[in-house]
Amino acid sequence: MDAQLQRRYKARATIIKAVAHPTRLFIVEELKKQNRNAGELTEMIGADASTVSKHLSVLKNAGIISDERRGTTIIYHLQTPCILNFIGCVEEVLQAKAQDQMNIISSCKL
Amino acid sequence: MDAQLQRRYKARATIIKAVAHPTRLFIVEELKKQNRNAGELTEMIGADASTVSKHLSVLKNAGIISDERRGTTIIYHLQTPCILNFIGCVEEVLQAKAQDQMNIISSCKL
DNA sequence: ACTATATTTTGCTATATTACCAAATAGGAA
DNA sequence: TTCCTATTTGGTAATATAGCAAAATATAGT
Repeated sequence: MDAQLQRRYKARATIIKAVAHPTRLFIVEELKKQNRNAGELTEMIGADASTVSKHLSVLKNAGIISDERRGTTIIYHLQTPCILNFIGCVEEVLQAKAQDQMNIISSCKL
Repeated sequence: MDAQLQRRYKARATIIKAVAHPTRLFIVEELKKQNRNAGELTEMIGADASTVSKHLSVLKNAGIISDERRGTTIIYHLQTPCILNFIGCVEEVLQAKAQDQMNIISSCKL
């Protein structure tokens, strides 16, 4: 694997890593429904405001969301809705894992 | 956000995290093309065999790939090809970021 | 300028991830 | 059994991430 290709994979991984966290996943899904300001998101999530702010900055740096100051609050937008396209697949994986567990349990009757 | 929903987000994040690494991204893409054993992947990646093995186990635990012992080697399969559906979107994000950089540079002539 | 509100930044600590090396395990061949 | 090869496991050090609290910044209103 040459250096250039390696950088490409690293860049991709950085974007994916940005959504690979429960809170950030929630934020992205919520912003798909409607724009929200930092305070609203903080309240929904129920974590410290500084923590939520940091998650927002991770998503912003990745280019997934954008912010717009509106007076005293800052409104966040989902910049790239397609980033949620694979949630369906993620659910498939979870489903298959659950099925596997079921099969293991039901096939090994003690 | 109630506890059940939180667990759901955490489960999803775990799956996504499994592909949020350059090496693991490479593995998944390579396995989409064809099945490979651990040795082949290790050589392509150029890291320590134990390192690659650990990456493979992360993907396996997530349910994204599966393994099959074949004599002395272990062949890996991509279990859930749809997991790569969002690469197109990731590339869009990268493209948009690059464009932003260009715009900043060309609009601020010194 | 002073106060109040919204948000981010900084400092700190705890936890998690990653990579390499060495040692253990599994299977096939001599 | 012994040897050889393929792969995984365990240990460890370096680095990255997450979350809270305190301090800093920005804006609007008085």
